[in-house]
Amino acid sequence: MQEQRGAVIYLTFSGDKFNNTRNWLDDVTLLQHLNAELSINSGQEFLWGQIGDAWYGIHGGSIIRFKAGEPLKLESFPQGVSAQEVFRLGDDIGAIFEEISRDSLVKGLLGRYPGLRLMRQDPEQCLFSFLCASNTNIPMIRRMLHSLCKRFGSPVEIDGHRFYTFPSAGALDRASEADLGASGLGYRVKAMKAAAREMARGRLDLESLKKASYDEARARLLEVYGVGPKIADCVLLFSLEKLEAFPIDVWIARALAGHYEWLYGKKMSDKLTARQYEDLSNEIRHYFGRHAGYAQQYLYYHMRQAAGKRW
DNA sequence: CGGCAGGAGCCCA
DNA sequence: TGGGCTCCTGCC
Repeated sequence: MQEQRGAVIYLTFSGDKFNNTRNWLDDVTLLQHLNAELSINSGQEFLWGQIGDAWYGIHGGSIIRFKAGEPLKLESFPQGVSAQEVFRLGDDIGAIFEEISRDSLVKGLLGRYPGLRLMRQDPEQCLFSFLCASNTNIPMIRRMLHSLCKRFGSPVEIDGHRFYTFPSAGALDRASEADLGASGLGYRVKAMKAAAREMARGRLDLESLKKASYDEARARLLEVYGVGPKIADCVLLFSLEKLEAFPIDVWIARALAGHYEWLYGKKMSDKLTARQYEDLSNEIRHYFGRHAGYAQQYLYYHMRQAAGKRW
């Protein structure tokens, strides 16, 4: 079960406000505000934000709310999404941390960012989100996704605020390429349409991939136009219960180059070839074990913090 | 002010 | 293996 110390629970949140690129909260503000020990990893969850004393997230067809001082209480509109599900309260975090404490670096990061956690995302939303994430940055990804929600999602009124659910695959499939492009997707429109079409027509059933092995589920995702190894690993880790997945983006590549050169090889650059990605991925998953994805989150978060990134 | 690099990558020639 | 793709931000 999730660790608790009195009223304190350790969770992960993306670190910014809804529709507001200014006044980003830092970790300290979050700690005070939620009365919980939190760390931000805005690179896994793009659509969480704070208004007043509550945090709101877009989770597929629901808007979810988490209020300060009520760490275990998560409400969803419409109902159906639980704290247990979203915050991964079923993970044996102590055992997982023990497993991934393979070296002093990761062991140190576990103590340094004690609130950092994986969250469980809606699979379709997760895939669409990371299809928007290629060759861009987090504020831009958020802008695209919020725009898609507003154009193709359904409005939900909560606490006097209007939110929009994440669009269904059907809604995105029915949208014209021009309409999708108006959300700032650029060349990504083609991949979004391709994925939406496969899901809407029942040829790609992400839910069923939860029961498949990591290799099987990954192979299926890679068949989708626009999905490469990095996006596949993100979807597997964040939404399909494959905690051994270890997405390697430029930040993780830098972390591996700087701290695991014996794995990484001195000749590699930030940009990995397909072959290098597969080799590295296999080795690092073997190294950290079946919950390697947790180690990945700590390394990613740390690299971003060290670079002074706030989102 | 303009120009350029870079950002949770991937496809294609 | 290299080039291109959209578009915005930060920096010089």
